[in-house]
Amino acid sequence: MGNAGERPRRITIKDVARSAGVSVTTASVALRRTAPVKESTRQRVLEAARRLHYYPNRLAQTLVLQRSTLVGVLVPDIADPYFHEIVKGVEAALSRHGYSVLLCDTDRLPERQAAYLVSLREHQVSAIIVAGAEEQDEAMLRQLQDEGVRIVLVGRTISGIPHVRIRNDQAAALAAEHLLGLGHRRIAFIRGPEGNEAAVMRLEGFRETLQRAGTWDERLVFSGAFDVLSGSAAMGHVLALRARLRPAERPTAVLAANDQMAVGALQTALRAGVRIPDDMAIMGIGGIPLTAQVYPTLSTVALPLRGLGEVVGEQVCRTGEAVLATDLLAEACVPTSACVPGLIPALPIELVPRDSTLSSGC
Amino acid sequence: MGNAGERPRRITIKDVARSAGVSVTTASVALRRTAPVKESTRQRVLEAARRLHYYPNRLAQTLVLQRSTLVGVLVPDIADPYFHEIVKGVEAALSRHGYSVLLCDTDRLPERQAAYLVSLREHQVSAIIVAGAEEQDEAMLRQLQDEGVRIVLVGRTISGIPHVRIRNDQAAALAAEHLLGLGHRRIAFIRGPEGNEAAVMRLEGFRETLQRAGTWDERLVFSGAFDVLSGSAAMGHVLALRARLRPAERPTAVLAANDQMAVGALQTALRAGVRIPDDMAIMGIGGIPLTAQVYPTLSTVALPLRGLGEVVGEQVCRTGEAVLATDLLAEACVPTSACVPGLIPALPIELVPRDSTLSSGC
DNA sequence: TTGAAAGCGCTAACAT
DNA sequence: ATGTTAGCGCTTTCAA
Repeated sequence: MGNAGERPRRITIKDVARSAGVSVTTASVALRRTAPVKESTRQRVLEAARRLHYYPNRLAQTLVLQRSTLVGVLVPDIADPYFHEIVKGVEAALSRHGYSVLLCDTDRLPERQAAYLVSLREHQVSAIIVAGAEEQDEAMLRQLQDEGVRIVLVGRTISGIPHVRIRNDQAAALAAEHLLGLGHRRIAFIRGPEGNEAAVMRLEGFRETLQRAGTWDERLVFSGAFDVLSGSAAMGHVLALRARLRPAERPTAVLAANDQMAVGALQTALRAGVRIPDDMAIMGIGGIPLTAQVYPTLSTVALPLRGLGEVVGEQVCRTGEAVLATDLLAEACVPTSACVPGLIPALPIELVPRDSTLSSGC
Repeated sequence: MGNAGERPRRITIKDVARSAGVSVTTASVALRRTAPVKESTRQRVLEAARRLHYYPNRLAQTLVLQRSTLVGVLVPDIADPYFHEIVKGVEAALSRHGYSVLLCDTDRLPERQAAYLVSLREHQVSAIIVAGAEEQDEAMLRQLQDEGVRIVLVGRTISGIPHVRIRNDQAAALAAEHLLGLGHRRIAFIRGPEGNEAAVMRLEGFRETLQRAGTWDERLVFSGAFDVLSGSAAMGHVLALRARLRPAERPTAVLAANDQMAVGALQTALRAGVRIPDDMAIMGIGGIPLTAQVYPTLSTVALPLRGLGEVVGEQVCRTGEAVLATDLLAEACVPTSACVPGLIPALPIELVPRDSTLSSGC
């Protein structure tokens, strides 16, 4: 212990070559199987490498090969289940192909995002995966793209930049149908932030479904910010409205645009003495573990977040050296795969019924 | 749109030099302020760089400078609040110093951990931060260290490898004291996994505190695995035991070794019709948001996880080029800082009283 | 104050 | 089948 400072010199391919009694070229070729080498020499090289604990310097490789195995992943907040599921998917896919993730958690700070974008360029990442956020960074991203950096957007679109996303409208529709099927007619909706694409799409899906069922009432839409607290607050408003309305007009169910808000809503309801699901049903969208950890457990719509991440990761690897798949991906959606048949697999959006919608409605 | 394939050549320092009418050396020096340059030339270079959207190639820099700005962070599961808080802290600290995080989520798979360790070496990371996990990887980590890779353990110790950790025993003691102060005498404990250091330390802290209070009863310790489900199961056993015990011997409170298990315990209790906190108090350790999102909210002990991450991140940056701080850090603990006064700041472990222990005991 | 040259570790023509 | 040479983009002696 305490061999401070003496830091052993890194073993290079030169050492391996010398030790095996061959030239550096032969060593390189033997290691990478990039051209035929006499089997006996190959073994000598391999053995030398093993003996010396040699491992190639990827930086040097990247430099000369002009292709990197680093991929930048930009997220607003890795602590958010929505994003870490995506990141896990991306990472799983990338690591299968020998790529690595340069994690950039912006903490929703525009200045950190800008700094990270620069840093990623400098690190010569082979692509940048940008997840979520409604920052005003369009110009920056487009410029990066023009400069030759491959950008892929997840769950968000900017015209001209490749993206992959989930059919959020479908998810909301599925939730709405579930509640309608249970007999609910007056359904309140807690929406997500104004500028957020997913939030807008989910509201759309909900609205269309209710309109088709002839039970749409704009007054039952409450604003929220995708976090637990805003869900609590919104439920406060729902309850207040309910008290003012005639019994026949009172909402019997609440659909939150994401699980976090549903949890907040649940908490407020319980605190107010409302029995769930007997007095009121609550549903979320997302399918994060949290929905199974509260009591009563929350029904939700499971989104294939990890799958989404994997699809993106695979894409990024596949198009690694080939022509940029910009055009291919440009209008790609998960799970419709309408634009790129066979390329983007249809990912399942599933209903997860649980305690909070157990009653048969009212 | 669709400028597929034409991928613009990256701008190099050569381009900048040519455009500014100077040599590459001068350009480099002007950009990095590493030696005196005539101010007017410097401006010419800077302007050229700006005009060409030049950004230095960090890989090349790392190669020649022999020091990397990449740090590997190895976690069992980034979706676990415990780990993503640490990661966020690490990243915040690193990014302040211009370092970046190479994220390695092993998904608790030993083979992925091994693969990542190799990959990190190849990427010439300036250090590897290993968070958690009780895998049998000691040999591998020690070997890496011998080969000159700086390793720092978080929340875990291997003799001879630098580490930083939280005083988990204190955290558990604090929780126990809170419950004792509320009047509870019969306190059940749901412990973490056998091999886990934090789990062992928390049990220790709990045991010592109860022994000092003269209320220790080994039969009230139940096993768990740090996840919600095992917390649920353990609470099942607690309730079963309670039914068998004489009223005076029945536990009136349950302390779980982490928040996730406390949430599981809460759910089982509620499901069984036990009123919390009236019939029974429940506490967790960790201070993760989840404890505030359930109903009733759970009292817990907030651990300075993010702070811990930041401390580690700072350490890694500071000792970047200097002598390895192996000896310094070797016995460092957060928050005692007993071994390295002034080096490791004392991080606060705080009690967070909430609904689940609101009653004055029994 | 500036530039020419060497080299970080590696790979890929191009000989041999 | 193997070795020689050049060069990826950058920094840094060392001269001028």
